[in-house]
Amino acid sequence: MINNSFDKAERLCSKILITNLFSKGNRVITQFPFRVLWQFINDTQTTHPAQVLVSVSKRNFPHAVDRNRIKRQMRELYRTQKHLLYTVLKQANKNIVISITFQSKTHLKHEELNVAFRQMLQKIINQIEKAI
RNA sequence: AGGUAAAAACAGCUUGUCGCUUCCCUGCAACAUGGGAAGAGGAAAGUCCGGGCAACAAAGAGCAACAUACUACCUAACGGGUAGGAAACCCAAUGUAAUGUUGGGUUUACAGAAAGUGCCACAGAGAAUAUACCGCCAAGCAGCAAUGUUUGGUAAGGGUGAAAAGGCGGUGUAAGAGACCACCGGCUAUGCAGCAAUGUAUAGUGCAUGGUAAACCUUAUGUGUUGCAAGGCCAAAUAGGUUACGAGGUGUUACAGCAAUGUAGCACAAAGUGCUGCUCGCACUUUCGUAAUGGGUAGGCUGCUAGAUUCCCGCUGUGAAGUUGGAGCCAGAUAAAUGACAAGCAUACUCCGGUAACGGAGCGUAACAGAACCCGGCUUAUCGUUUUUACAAAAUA
RNA sequence: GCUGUUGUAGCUCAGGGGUAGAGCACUUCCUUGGUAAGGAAGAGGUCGUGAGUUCAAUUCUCAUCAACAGCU
Repeated sequence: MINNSFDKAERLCSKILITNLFSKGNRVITQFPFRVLWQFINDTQTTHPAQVLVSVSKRNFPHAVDRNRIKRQMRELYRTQKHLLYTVLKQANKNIVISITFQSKTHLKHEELNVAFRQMLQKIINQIEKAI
């Protein structure tokens, strides 16, 4: 049985972790329309092996309605596919933080997003296995 | 039936799978697990006004500064709204030499230019104590005459300009002129109507007073400053101070004392910081002593959603609005929940058929747009649907 | 969420009611054997957009759009 819930604890909210990720995180993956930045962390107290944040540029989507819709779609994709990432991380006993940025300037259909997200996740898993 | 304007209501629905936030029940070491309920707007937007709430010394005082500006009313308050008045513009009818009058519609940042100061480019003779360029008239001089020239009068005519100092007609005159007269317009006073803005009637006044206050300004009224990132509480590591309470400086006189010093009275206060730009005023510190251990960043809790609240009926009022009674509880997130996907169906749109009603196919939710302390307004954006009111009446049936 | 500033020539900026300028850049000519510098002439402007006040608006007022900055 796959747990598809998406709690508050799985979201990246800590300011310190965010600034640390954007200043020192050097593992970058680009899979259009997504741009991913991630990093290992040493904190072992978290209940989930990964914390994620999603962001959409205000420059590409000036209206809050459009940004909210894209962020909801991205969270939904992560929620339904995160078990692939979790199994790898639990085997290696590592924790990571991830930021996913939406790069396109137009809305995309769900099918395209779904395919692109799966490819992106596979790239992350490959990098993790290589780092281990 | 169809148009325009204004106002009001709505601005997708159903099912399935997987989820998010808050609350309740079960249960627990715990926010586990399971079940249930609720969860996005008319503008949530812009942040343009007003109020609540909070801190700043308890809204400390004056000046300055800023805002508003027909009248009455509504309101917690307002720069908002309602009703009325006035003015401007448009349309129709009617009428004049001209301005007008009546009816309908639209709009208005609509106090004061007769308190003072400033400005009014270019053009034009002259632009605010008016002005004589052309022209008109009179007199003098020159000339045979035409005419020229000098002095004076003149704002009716020409020309310039955004604007030329009431309009038109008559009397009058050398020519002219509100110099005088009728009508119209303006100003002043009084009466009447109205709470008032104002309207209207009568009398007087020849008219002395151009525009600009979204130029300075005057008058009246109002505004303390900062905003929930306000404010309060909990609180690890690290650096080393922090907080509360009490006393208060200098000079001089008197008394006590050998003296140091103590007590009492009188006089005089300095510097810095903060409180609104300035002035005043106030507080604190610049010292000492005593007591206590706390202050504060990441983060968390609170403020935080029961209120100028929502719905219904009745009553009062022309209306904005007010109110008796009854019923109800209705978002509270924080890198920021309220969704994603699939299927189907209203509506809209496109194509085909049809005079039309409508039928079939496609598209697949479709305008503006996402609460962030809370309310009342304003402004701006908006695919459409429905209802009501007002106005106009062409063509078709 | 709250608060403020600025939009003028290709660029950097003046002008704060009377028909828009400066420097650099651009074009042509002169100068030089040639280039630079220098000299002369020229072109280039919805003054962010829309309303209003005024005889007249880049300037004053209101609305709106865009860019930038600060509070955390």
